[in-house]
Amino acid sequence: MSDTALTISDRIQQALDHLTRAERQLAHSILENYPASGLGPLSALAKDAEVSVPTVARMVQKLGFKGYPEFQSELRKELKAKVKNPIAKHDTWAEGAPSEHILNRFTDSVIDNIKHTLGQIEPDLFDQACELVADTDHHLYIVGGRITHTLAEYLFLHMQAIRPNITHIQSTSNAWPHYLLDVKPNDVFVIFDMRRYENNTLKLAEIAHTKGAKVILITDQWRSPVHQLAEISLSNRIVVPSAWDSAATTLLLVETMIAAVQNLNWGDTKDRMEQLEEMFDQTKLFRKFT
Amino acid sequence: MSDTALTISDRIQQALDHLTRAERQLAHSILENYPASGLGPLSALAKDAEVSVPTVARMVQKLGFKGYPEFQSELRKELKAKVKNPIAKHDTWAEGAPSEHILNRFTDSVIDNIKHTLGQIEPDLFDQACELVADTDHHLYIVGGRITHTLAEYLFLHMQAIRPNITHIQSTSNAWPHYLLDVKPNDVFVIFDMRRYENNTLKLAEIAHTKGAKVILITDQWRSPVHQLAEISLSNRIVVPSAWDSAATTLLLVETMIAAVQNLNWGDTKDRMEQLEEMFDQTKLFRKFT
DNA sequence: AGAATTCTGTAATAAATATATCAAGACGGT
DNA sequence: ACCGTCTTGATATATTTATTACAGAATTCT
Repeated sequence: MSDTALTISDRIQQALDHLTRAERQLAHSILENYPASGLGPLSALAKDAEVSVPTVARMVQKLGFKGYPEFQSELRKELKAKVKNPIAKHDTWAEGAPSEHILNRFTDSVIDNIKHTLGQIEPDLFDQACELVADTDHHLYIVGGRITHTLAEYLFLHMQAIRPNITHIQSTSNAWPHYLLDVKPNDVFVIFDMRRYENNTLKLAEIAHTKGAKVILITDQWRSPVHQLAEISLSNRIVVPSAWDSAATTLLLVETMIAAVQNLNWGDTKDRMEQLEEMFDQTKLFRKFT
Repeated sequence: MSDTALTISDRIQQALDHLTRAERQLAHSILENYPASGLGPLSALAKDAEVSVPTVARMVQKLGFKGYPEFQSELRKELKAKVKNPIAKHDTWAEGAPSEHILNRFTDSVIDNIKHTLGQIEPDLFDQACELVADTDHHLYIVGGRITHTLAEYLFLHMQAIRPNITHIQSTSNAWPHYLLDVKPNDVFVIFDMRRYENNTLKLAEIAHTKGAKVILITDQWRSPVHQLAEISLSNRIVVPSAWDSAATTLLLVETMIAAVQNLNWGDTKDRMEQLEEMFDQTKLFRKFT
């Protein structure tokens, strides 16, 4: 490991640029469950990566091996060496970095946050929240603050593709009262409020609540004051070894909600997405994904 | 995993008593560096253990496998499963919800993404990227696309508190060329480009590159075309059981970068943050955090 | 839009790997 | 010490697995 310095995984990644489409596809498949898949027969690997047999043979040679058997043999050597190291890298995330490296410490914390957050969430409440968000009979308002507006925007962008009748309000903008003019009873508010809870957000929530809207609050473990008038509160652990709080767990939750809502509305969503797809094609904003 | 519960290593050890002398010798050789040696060709294993080829074949059958290939295949399965669970099979994340619940399935994927992403990142490159971002001698541009501008904004908001000389450019805006007028050599660009790679982003990157700026690319596992002119590319796994991709892993990386940059610049940052603090107090935007 | 180059998969060929057969050797029992 | 049974390895065969050659498809460049 130290003598060669370069693991096969490294070599594959370095070569990634000089590989062709099919070869890259194969490379990713190998890295997908490394090193197990590379230790099977060539044909199995080819099938798994959905490329042809010769493609595998060619790439392996491109990487500098004489043939597939030599490649496998090196892989086994690597595996042997890895198992030999007693406490080896298994408890670090970024291999090649010491466990005190910020990458490992930060990731540890986030995983821990995810564990705690998910462990304390009531699945029923989450499902209810998703149903409220999915309900197209009522308008959906998404509200974020100074930092959290990025999360709000993220949710908004996806919801836009899934359902009509949505508005993104940034509570720090002083234009927000205008948005609240048309709020009707049973309209739904998804409100993000993390510590350094914002007065504007609280006021906004109060008005919405007064008008009979239902509030879903996404907050931190200490809970924004908004939670007192929220239908459903989802709290997230956000502490990390940093001067700042982490939104990673919250984003995970938001994304899960997006997936769940999409499933609930699939019938309607499908059409919307196809239309969107078409419009994107016309604007040529994106490259064709190969 | 759940059906047999017994690893091959276990099976060998249990059988140890019922094996003959040569077979036992072979068994120990297999266990010696398990599982690597069992994954090579039968003949190599035989030679390594100093027994004959048929002895290997016979023992493998005695262990209940149909033949050597089946034995190997099981070994690989085991290896695959082993590397998959770095985090102790926390069987479900959201307790009280079945493992098929979207909360659990989605979280599983994200954890997996984190593991892969971190595993493939080169800590040195990450550190270099952080240093570039921390360098206040040059202007820092942060660029996001249709969806990724939310991540870009998140990074921008934090960097704003840490250092001066930064600009957030949204590549979907058609005003972006104006921002590039003043780019100087060695200015730094952090560019987010995830699949459905955007043509605007690529063009922007090209211009920046031409002007001698250094590009740090944050992309997905298939890598945006921008990576060809990027100084440093950080790729993230983004696949989840959803019609959409996940940005959770990417956010984790961004947050880690924020923490790292903050550490690098702590001397200067401290003052900035105190000033910011004061200004927030004056505007009364936030409630006092108790 | 057409030519040249590169990429990719099918099919044939070559190599290797695994299994089966059999005879020699080791061991234990009488 | 001899016979029978069990163990072991050498050899031959069968099977799988890798490599090579080639042609069609895709891509790039002019």
